Formats: sequence, structure tokens, C-alpha cells
Amino acid sequence: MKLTTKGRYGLSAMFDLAVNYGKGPIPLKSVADRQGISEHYLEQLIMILRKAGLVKSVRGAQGGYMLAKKPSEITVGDVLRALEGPIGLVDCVLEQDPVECEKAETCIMKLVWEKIRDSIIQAVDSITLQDMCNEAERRKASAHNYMYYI
Amino acid sequence: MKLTTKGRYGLSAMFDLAVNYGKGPIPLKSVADRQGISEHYLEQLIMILRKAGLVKSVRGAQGGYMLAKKPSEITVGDVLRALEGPIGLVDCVLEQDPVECEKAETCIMKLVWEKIRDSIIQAVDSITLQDMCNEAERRKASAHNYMYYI
DNA sequence: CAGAAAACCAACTAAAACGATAGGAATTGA
DNA sequence: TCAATTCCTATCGTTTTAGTTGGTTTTCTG
Repeated sequence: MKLTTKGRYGLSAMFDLAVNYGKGPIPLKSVADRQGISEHYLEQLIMILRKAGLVKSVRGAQGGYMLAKKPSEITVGDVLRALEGPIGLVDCVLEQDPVECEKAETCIMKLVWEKIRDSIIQAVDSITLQDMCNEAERRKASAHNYMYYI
Repeated sequence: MKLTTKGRYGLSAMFDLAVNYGKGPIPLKSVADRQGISEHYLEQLIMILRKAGLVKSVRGAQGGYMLAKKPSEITVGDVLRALEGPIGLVDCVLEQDPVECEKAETCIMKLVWEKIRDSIIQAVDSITLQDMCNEAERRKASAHNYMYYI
């Protein structure tokens, strides 16, 4: 019941792009450096995110990547779905193209998996990149106040 | 973000034992047959559940396994934790022995993973094996009524 | 125009995890 | 005694993961 590094690294990178939103294209190398990820590996992940319509790219020198929408319009769920596939702990209750088993009609377990899936969906869809940026700002502010008044 | 077969098979088996609760020890072979699982593989899983204190065993002929507590006292979370380990999509927010990263203090992502983890915990801990049995009974009853009154 | 910076792309690979299987030893009821 | 059953250890093929390698193409800048 773990995320792969795709999901982790991918959300890191998206958060980084969200923090730098509005500053033009951000070179992937700088994202990889800040987040401590192999640039070449991150390249593969960002390609997935681009094909999912979550980031845009600008080629050539001074190029890079940027969010395709406002941070407030991208949820953690969008990112995780793009990188990890449809949400669901078990194939028979995936959001997209669930793999039905023979006894799906009567399966009591299916009910359990659906309930867990729905609670995950609720959580990931309720957090946007903007929320994460806001929290980062809030922390920076309170750290500043602390240093100022000490 | 998938469960392994440990979690799936394990909950199947536990549900089977719950349905047969109070009937004495149930041979693992019969559980494996009903649930369509390799007996030998299930053996490894039930051993884990036994060591976690969720099932008891009776050795020898006419032996088998039974729940160590009432179905109402065993949650889906108990079973999944025993088989899949502490809950959490990412190592740094595991319920037990989280693997702290260097920047845990300032990590915004951690907040996200915690929120997802908590929503999973809430879901799995709110469902008992008894709930599953009740649902199975309810379905059997309504199927019966349907056939009776048609 | 040259060269550097960057995205884009395809193929390969080592290591780990997964999902078993194999083969037996120990226990116990009939 | 013997058949049923739990208990235990080891092995193993396949798939997935988490990269690495080695480029090609595009575009800005000096």
C-alpha cells in the first residue's frame, strides 16, 4: 500500500513548479536539484505530466516547464492519477476501467475496497497545489516572526 | 497504490473465518477452496495473522483455524496492518516507525501524505468483520425474499 | 552563425518485490 | 497407526521499480 517514487517525486516537482508559478519556464535541472531527484529520471515523470495536460514545456535555451493551469486548479489527485494510474487499492474497484471479477455481484469485499477508495479520493481531490503553497507561505511567515521577535 | 495479494487474500480468508465463526476450527484447505486461493500460499498469510494474534490454530487431524476474537472486535484495519504493514502511502508518515527524512520539519508534502493516511485509517478502522457478515446476511435475505415473492 | 542550454526520446539494466511452489517435520484425533 | 492438519524453511520465475546511458532536436544568445 505504498506510492512509488513516481507519485512522490512527481508531486515534489509539481509543488516546485507551483511555488515558481508565473516566473516563466523553469529548467528541469533546477527542479531536480532543489528536490534532490535525478534529473534524467524526473524527465520521464514530467513527460507523463505533460501528456496528462498538467504542465507545459518550452524547448530550447532558456526553456523549461511550467504548470499548464493555475495552482488552485490542480489537485494532488490530478498529479497522482497521472503518475500512479486510477485510484483504488484493488483492481476491481479502480475509478477507471475496473477489472471486474466473476463474483463481483455478490462480493462483500468489493464494498470494503470501494469505501477505502472513496476516502482516498476525497482526500486527494480536496488538496490543491495552491493549498500547499499557502501552507509553505504560512510557515515562512511564522518563522520570520519568530526570528524577528526573539 | 495497490494492495498486494497478501491483503486481498488475507481479508478473504478472515471474512471466511468470520462467516464460520463458532463452528470450531476450520481447515485451511476448505478456506482456500472457497476463496479460490492456493492453500500453500494462504498458509504463509494465515501464519502472519496468527502471529499478529488475529487467529488461533488447532493442530492435528480435525484441526484448523478460527478467529481469535469475535468478528465485531476485528477490523479491516487490523487485518491489513498485519499483512501489509503500518498504514501510510509514504515511509515518512507510517503509523509505526516512520522513516523521517532530513527536511521533515519543513516538508509540505508530509502534510499531504498525513491527510491521505488518516483518511485511509479512518476507513479501514470503521469496518469490522461483523459488518461484512451482516452485509452478507442482508444480501442473502433479500435474495431469498425476491425468490419467495416472485 | 556558433555554441550552449534545454527539451525530447529510446533502450537498457540492476535490484527488489511479488506470488507463489517444493518438500518436508511435528502434532493429534479417530 | 495413519490420515489430517498445522508448522517451517528454502527456492524460484516473473514483473516492477528506479533509475542510467546515450543520444537527437529545438531555440535563445553572444
